[in-house]
Amino acid sequence: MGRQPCCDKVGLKKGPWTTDEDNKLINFILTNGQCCWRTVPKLAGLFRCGKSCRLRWINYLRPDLKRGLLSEYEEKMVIDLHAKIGNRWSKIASHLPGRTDNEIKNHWNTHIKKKLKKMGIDPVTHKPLSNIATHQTQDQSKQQLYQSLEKEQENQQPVSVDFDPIFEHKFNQNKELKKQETSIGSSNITEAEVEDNIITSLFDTMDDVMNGFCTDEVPIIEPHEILVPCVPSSSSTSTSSSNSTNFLEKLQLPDFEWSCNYNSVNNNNDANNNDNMELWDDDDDFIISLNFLINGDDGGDKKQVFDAPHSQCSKMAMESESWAYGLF
DNA sequence: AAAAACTGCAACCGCTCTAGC
DNA sequence: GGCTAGAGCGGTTGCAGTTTT
Repeated sequence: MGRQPCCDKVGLKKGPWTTDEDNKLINFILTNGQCCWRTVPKLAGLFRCGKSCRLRWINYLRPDLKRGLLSEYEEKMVIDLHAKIGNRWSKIASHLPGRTDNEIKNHWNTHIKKKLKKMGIDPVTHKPLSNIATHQTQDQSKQQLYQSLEKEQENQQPVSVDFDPIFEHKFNQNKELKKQETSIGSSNITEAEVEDNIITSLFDTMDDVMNGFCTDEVPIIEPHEILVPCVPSSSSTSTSSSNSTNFLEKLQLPDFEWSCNYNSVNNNNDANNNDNMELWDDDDDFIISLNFLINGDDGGDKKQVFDAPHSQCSKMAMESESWAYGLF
């Protein structure tokens, strides 16, 4: 009865992934989609635990990931969400497109935590460290946090736009609204739902403010990095973690048959410039688009540089849900 | 120049929740 | 309803790269 164990752990490889393993995993998932993770390593020819494959894909190989440091606004978003919901990294990550829970968690532990401590704010309670016992309100400490952050930003970046008053104001408005709705409305609404609504509102606010993605977003597949050699090379033993930013240069996808209908994609890009989701409506669109990114317009010159503006690059930051469930 | 200390991030571990048997 | 595995999540570790001594 029951199911088979996830993996027998005997003879399974651990540690950093090689580019060869990455290629196998990407190749497998792009051709077969995300099915049962337990079967992925076996079918993909990997000596890894399915769990490990899943993590590698979600945290690193997914094409919709943004790379690079979190922007100031993403950082503020993380701080604010953390103040509301604590260490629920996946929840926080779900409101930051292209960011993974692991990435946010790491960023929190390595950067934000220190920053907050430096400012005299307890990263756990979000209250001033020296004044925890007092009755200072959370709003006051938050205000202090934002002021400190802004001050720091001013020092680092002379040109910055201050969105906080709008951000905070709208957030508080939404919070009040949700409170009222909850108290006036039925008692069927759970605390989690209210929390979700608040967070969603917060994200809407963020969206309003930023009008899309932040400007420093960097897609994992940078167009100029996409080079698909036709000749198979010997398997690399270098770890992907050390030279990971360029691993796609070595990526081979020998099993693909790329269609070359890039023009339609290009038109699609223009037509739906403000709609990231529609671009990836179905498998064909995705494959075509990936083909475009990799092969360029004629499909022949595989080293053609795709010199796309950032707005087009952001198309790569497609809805994560569509990747996870919808596309395949 | 070499060693030590520090930093940041990818990956692993172990737990919980959910769903199949 | 109980047992088990899959999936997901948060905490922790290990290691490569960087900075300091």
